[in-house]
Amino acid sequence: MTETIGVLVVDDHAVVRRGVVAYLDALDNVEVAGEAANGREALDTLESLRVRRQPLPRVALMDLMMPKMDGVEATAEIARRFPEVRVVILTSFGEVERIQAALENGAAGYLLKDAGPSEVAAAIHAAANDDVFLDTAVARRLAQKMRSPQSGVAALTSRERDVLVLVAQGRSNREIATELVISERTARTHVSNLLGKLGLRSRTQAVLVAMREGLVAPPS
Amino acid sequence: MTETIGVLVVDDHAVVRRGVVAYLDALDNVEVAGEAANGREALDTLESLRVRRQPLPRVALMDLMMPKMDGVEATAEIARRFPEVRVVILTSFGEVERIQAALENGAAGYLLKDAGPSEVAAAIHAAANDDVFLDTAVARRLAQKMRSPQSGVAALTSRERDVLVLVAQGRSNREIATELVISERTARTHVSNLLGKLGLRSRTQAVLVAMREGLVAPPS
DNA sequence: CGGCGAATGGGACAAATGACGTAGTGCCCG
DNA sequence: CGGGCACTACGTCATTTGTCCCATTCGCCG
Repeated sequence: MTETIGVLVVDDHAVVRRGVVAYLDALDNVEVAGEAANGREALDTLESLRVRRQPLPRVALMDLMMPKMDGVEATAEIARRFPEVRVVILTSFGEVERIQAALENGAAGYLLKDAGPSEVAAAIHAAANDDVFLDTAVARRLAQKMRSPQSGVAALTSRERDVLVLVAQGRSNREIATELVISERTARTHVSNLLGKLGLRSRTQAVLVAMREGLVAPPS
Repeated sequence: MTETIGVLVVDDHAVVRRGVVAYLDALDNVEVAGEAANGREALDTLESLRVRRQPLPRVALMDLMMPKMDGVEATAEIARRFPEVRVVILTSFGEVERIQAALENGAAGYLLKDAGPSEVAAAIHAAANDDVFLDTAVARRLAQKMRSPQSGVAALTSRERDVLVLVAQGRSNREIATELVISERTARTHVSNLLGKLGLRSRTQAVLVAMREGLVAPPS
C-alpha cells in the first residue's frame, strides 16, 4: 500500500472536480490520474490509456447524474471492461434505489457530496484495497431499507415497477397499456396493486414516490 | 476596485465549498471571508460579523437547494437585512423559475456549477461592482422565456400557481380546496384552467411540469 | 363610469381512476 | 407433483378528475 494510487475524477461540474482534486492533492500516496466531465469521457480516457499501454488509475471517483452517460451505466461499463479499476460514487443523491443500482453494477464505494476530505480518502484507500466504503448516512439508509422490506419500491414486482415508471412520466392507464402491450384493465390492476403496496391513494403521489426513490430522473 | 473583495461561500456540500475556495484562492483581489453549509448558517455568520463590527463580505456565493434554509429564501433575507452584501447564485439547476425567483429576490448573479474559474471570477467582480452576471446558458434560457410568454408557468395566475404547487405535492382536489379554503368546485376550475394553459391533459403531467419549472423541490 | 381579468362557485356530463372480487396461465421451488 | 406467485384480464362499482357551460363579486385601469 505504499504504492501511489491513481485516481480518475469524473464529474460534469468543474467546481466539484476542483474540490475533489484539492482533497486528493492533500493526500500523500494518491495522485490525480485524470479528469472527465461525463461517463463517456471517462471510458474514452481509460480506453486511450489502455491502447497506449499506460497504467490505468486504480480508482475512479464518479458522480451519478451526468449528461452523455449516467453514472450507473458508466460504472457498469467500467466494471465490465476495466475490472482493475474500482469505481467510487460521489454524489449529492442519497436515493436508496440508486445506491443499490450502483453497488449492484460494481461500485466499490458510495459517498455523499457533503463528505469531508477524510471520508474521501478513506473511500479511496478502501477501494484500492478491494474493500467497499459506504458513507455513514448511506449505510444507515441501506440498513433501514434492508430492515423494512415491506415499505418501498422493493416490495413491487418488476412489472409493477415498469408501470410505476410510466406513471411517473405522466402517462395515462391507456398509454401505459399500449406501451407495455397489455390491456388497459391490466394496467389498472398493476397501478391499483402498486398503490396499495406503497400505501398511496393516487397516481399523483406515486409520481413523487418514484422520484424520491430515484426510479425516474427528476425532469430537466 | 483594487480593494480586496470578501466572499462568503455558502453550500451544503463540503466538496463544492472546497472547489469554490480553490477557485477564489487563485484570484488576487478576492479573499474567502467565511464558509457556511446552509442559508441559516450564512445569516448567522453575517449577523455575528455585524455585532462584532467586523467588515461584512461584499459577496456571498450561494447554492440553491440546501437544507435548513433554501437559497432563494436566504437570498431574500440577505437582501433585506444586509443590503451591502451581493448574492451570487451558484447551482446545478437551470430552472427558469428558480432563476427568476432568485433574481427577483435580489440575487446579483447566477452561475451553473459547470462554470469555470474565470466565470466565477467575472461574476464576483461584477457583483462587487453592483452589476449582474448571468451564466451564458442561464441568460439564454431567460431570454427564451421572455420571448415566449405563452408557454410555461408564467401564464398562470397566482392562484393557479398555488393550486399547481399543491397538485405537485400529490394532493387531491378536495384536499387542495380545504388547504386553500375554497370549494372543491373552484379547485377543480383552477386545475382545469391551469392544465389548459400549460397544454396538459392530467394532473400527473402537471406534477412533472411543476418540478421541471422548479415550482416545487424534487422530493428527497 | 365601463370593462376586463381574477377568483369564486354551480350544473351537467364524460372520462379516467381506483377498489374489490374472480380467474386462467405459466413458472419456479420445495 | 402441488402450492405459491406473477402476470394477464374482466366485471362492477364508487370516486375522482376534467370539460363546458354559466354567474357573481371584486379590484384595477383606462
